[in-house]
Amino acid sequence: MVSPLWSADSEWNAIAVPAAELSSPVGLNRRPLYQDVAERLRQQIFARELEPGGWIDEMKLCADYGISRTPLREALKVLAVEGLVTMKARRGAYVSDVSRDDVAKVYRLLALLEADAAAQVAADATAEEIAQLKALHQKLEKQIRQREAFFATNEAFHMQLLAIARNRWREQIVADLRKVMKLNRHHSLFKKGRLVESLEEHRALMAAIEARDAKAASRLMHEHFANGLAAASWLRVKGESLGVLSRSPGKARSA
Amino acid sequence: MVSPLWSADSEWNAIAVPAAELSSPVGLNRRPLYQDVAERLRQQIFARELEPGGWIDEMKLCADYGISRTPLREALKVLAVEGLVTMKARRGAYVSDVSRDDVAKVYRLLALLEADAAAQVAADATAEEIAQLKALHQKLEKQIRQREAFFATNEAFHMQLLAIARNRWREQIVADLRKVMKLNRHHSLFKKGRLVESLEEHRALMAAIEARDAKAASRLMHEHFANGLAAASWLRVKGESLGVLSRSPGKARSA
DNA sequence: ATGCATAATTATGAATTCAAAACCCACCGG
DNA sequence: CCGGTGGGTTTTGAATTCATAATTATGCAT
Repeated sequence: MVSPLWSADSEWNAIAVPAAELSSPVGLNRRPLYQDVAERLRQQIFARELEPGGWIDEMKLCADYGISRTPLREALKVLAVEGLVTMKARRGAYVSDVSRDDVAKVYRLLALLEADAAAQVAADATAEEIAQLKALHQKLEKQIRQREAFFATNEAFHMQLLAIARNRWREQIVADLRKVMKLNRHHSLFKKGRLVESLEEHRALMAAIEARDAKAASRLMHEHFANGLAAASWLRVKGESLGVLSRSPGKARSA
Repeated sequence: MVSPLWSADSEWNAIAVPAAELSSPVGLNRRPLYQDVAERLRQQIFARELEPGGWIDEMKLCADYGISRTPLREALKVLAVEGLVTMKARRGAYVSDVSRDDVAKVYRLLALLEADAAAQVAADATAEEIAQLKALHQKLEKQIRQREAFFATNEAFHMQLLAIARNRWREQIVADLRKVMKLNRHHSLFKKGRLVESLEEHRALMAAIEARDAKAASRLMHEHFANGLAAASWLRVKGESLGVLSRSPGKARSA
């Protein structure tokens, strides 16, 4: 994400540029360049086109994007606060590297925050809101075969739940933490069976919410994350450091 | 704050400059200017020298600080991600302002996160770490008369607890949320009696931690925040229940 | 005088330029 | 043979310049 008010991510992924040059619909509606650049950088980082731990070559990226260093550097600073990038004084920016241990810690926070949100939704959401959520869940049920689509809808479900819980700081924090998770390849590499399991957990969660059972919703969400983490532990290496650069967290916004 | 690795806040508040010009010890050790600028901006915002909701005049600040717009604008973008500042496209930066409702929501998150940290500390911290924490608590006991010092030590205690709980994302998030709280003047304006109450709660929390009672530690921290919020409700706007916090699902899990 | 169109001013967004630190590598001395 | 030293290159950090959108002010017509 970027920031609450001026968020409105969108459209980078949608635009298909040859290999360089940022969209310049010219004139109208334009939003600051550094936001587009930040979004594009995120995409490249998640896609591993910029390798974790690797140095980020400003000049090269400027050439690739066809822009000057100013907006690029602004974007890098934004990503640094988000934790996707690490700044080293006088030696530039590096793609953050997230250790396995970090993944566990982030899962813990996600569980905490999302479980709380689930409880709040079960307790306070309107019937309409719950219906919207259910619609997303049902979409998920149908996409069990398509990995990519499943992941996307899964995230949409979680973010929608957060949105309904109405706490923009929590929303922001969770969004940031989820971005950090995407840095770690192991995260999305669950084994085959995990998708089915995950779906079952969603089903149970959805039921608890519909039943207005806040406590159960919270517990089920906690379990959902606990299971996710367990599944992500594809290969349990003990001490493993691997974290060349690891580092920071996210923020919050305001009105 | 800014970012974990290259954090090292410090020293702005300490430097007493006439009215302009940033420190330039020249040459050695320097860290990027925008970080100093970001820190100074935070100070000015917290001190209400820049009023909440107000427009931030880049030119004027550049003149005040004796720098160019580039590092100032970089700093503003950092603060925007942190939530202290809001960017409006093509019309500059504004100091964020935090509604009373926002305060309640942030308290809720702080309660969740810090309660979890407290539980983890009770369960896993070493004797030495707990001793350090206790030292801070005892310092707090002695400072009950000095408001300013009390606030400072109070924050130090909370942050130390977080540090011991060893989850840098949580640390970062809490630090950011606490910064947002500082935007709202009502936060620190508790009434006289609150300090004593707060101290008592700390005492109970400390006891639970020493007793290695994770569940109690979590519960006490939740209550600590619930009470803090209640006290911060200097002026109870109409119906508003704000019982939001009281019924949060008290998670206390450990591993 | 009031309201709208248009010109002048101001501030933002981005590119470019400039200064200085870090890096690289060859060379030199032990 | 190795480590340190010096110069040249690269890259970062920050100031400055340039272009354009937004705001304010001005003038004209009704």
